[in-house]
Amino acid sequence: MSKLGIKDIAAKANVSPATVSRVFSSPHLVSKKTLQKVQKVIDEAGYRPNRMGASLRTRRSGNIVAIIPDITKPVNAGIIRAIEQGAQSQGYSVLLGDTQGLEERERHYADLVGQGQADGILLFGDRIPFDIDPSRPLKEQIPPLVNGNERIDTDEIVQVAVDNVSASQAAIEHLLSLGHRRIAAVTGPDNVPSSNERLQGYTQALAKAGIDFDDKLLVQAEYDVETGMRAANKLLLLKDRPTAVFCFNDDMAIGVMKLLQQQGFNVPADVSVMGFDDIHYAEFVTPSLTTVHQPLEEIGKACINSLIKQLNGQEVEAGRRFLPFTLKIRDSTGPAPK
Amino acid sequence: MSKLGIKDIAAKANVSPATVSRVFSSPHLVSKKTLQKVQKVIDEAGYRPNRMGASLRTRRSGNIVAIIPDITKPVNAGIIRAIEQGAQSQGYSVLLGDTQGLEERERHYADLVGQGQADGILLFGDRIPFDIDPSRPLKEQIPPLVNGNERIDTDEIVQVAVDNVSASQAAIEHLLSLGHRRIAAVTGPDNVPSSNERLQGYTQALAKAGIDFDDKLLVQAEYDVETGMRAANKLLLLKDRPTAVFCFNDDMAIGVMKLLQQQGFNVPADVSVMGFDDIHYAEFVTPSLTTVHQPLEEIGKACINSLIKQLNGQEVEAGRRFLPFTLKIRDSTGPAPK
DNA sequence: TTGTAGGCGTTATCAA
DNA sequence: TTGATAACGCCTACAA
Repeated sequence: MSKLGIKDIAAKANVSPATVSRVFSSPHLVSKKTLQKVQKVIDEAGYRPNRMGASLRTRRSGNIVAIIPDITKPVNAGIIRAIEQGAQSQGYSVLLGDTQGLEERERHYADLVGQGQADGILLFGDRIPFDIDPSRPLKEQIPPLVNGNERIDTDEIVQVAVDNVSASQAAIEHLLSLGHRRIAAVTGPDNVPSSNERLQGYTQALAKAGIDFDDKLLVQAEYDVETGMRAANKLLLLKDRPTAVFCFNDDMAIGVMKLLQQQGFNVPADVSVMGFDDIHYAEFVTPSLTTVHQPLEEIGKACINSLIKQLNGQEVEAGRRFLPFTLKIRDSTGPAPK
Repeated sequence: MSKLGIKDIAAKANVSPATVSRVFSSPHLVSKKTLQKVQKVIDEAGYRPNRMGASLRTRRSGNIVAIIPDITKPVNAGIIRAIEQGAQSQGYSVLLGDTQGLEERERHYADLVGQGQADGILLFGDRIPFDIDPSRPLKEQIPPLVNGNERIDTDEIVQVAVDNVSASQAAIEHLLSLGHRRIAAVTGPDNVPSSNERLQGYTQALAKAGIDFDDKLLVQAEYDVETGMRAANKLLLLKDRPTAVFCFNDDMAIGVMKLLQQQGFNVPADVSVMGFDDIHYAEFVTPSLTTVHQPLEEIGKACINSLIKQLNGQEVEAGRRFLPFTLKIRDSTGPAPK
């Protein structure tokens, strides 16, 4: 492979290295004639500027790091894909930081910015992966960062997500409109802010409908299919069973449906099941899953665009930004049984 | 954030920059006493060596780039996660190159190596993203590279995957053992090598069983749920319908099942359906999907390990390396109807 | 065991 | 419009 440097190209083209550099970074400053001459040499030699050299000098790596708990979750994968597209179209590359939810790994990846290997962070989590001195402004203590799809309790950083409270409320209202009164909720882990927000929407909607809150109808799970099944199991053991189950994500809803069907229940005739996220498979399980659609592509795009703005030195308004959700009414919800 | 450099640290610790450098890269060459002294200054200052400076000097970026058609496909996501783990544990970072199957993007990401932004490539595709002169040895023309889960027609590069021919054959044999004689195949696009290999396994298994090949039973789709549904549609239109359908991936199998159920067919009583991949949801659709399990984690680990070996200058044997598949017999396949 | 010095490849500054 | 020069931050002979 070629080992040509900018000086070699400059020599071949009878210009200075500075001119070759300008051909790439500010061609408008180079005369047409020189431009063509240099370009020709570049093409013939297949010369590509070395990014490390450039980065060292410019103090910009051209990378952003995406810190994400688990790339195999369809929600995360969908967002990441959008991010990658947006980044690429603006000349950035994405470093993948799959953390398995481990704080140690979150910090490892966050540290890449300190090492000059990335210019900014796209975070999908509920904690800031830096040691923070609460007496000082947050912005001074962290690099450019956008938080997506989860909530961190501060208004000093940019956060992009759907309004979980409203979305959850809308979901419950859909079930109420079908005549359901005993509506169970399968929540995520209780230390996850988004789960708590969805829980808030659930209780608010019930209260508004004048339905007493029954904590027996609340089952905690881990946002995955297996624990969704276990949650359904618990609900079936109840003396007074729910007629509808709202799950705080689609994976758990799929698990709930699976277990109900295994036990001979008909969804939705016996029990309605509703999810949250609208992953691709939600439409294709049987029955197809009624759920809350999250605009993953828009979320990803909003995140990357906001981050790149910050990297370009533009001022970006901190605080939460909500993107619109929609209800996808499919076949897993129906009228409450008599 | 303050920008301390190696010289600042050296000054504070009363040593030379070289010694500070050695504290990171070869601490065994530094005396215990000096080590502690320098380490203390490093900790207090929160100093992290700048990777760009180091990379420029060492000519190693510490990055590898994963070129992958679509991260939202569970198979790819599973492999990528394993890759990320393996890379991280060896001190490498992963640049994500989601290409949407576009050759232009494949080349864009492959080019990162030429720009010194990555040291090697993990490729999941069926073509080499470089201009190759066929008269010269391939190895001289490409950077360290491992191809995963797809096939490129050369024995000059390392390739890791399951043996699609055998796996497909085993799948068909399972269906044959259940008494099926009219077995349809839903293939991927005909320019995808892995699909063609699976087709080969299909025809071989049928031939071995003495069953005439009927090209009406072959339907091409696009490896996704939607086209899987369309394929099922076509098969149902056949005068002489198949009793079993083998799909070359799980997404298509899920689509086939969905359509069959929509049309009132019972899976597997009326038609058996089988997939390939064993994505996580395969177990949780209804009925749970019989499929060929691909060891995604092992594939990912084998890929990254092989690449890192190459990057370390170790000789790695080129050619295909097969990892073992297993059959997951679940509820979507059953005895052929009488 | 430690220090000195040079250079990795590029871009920014300034002058021509 | 172009060129000379000096960093950017680090690593690694080589010397001490």
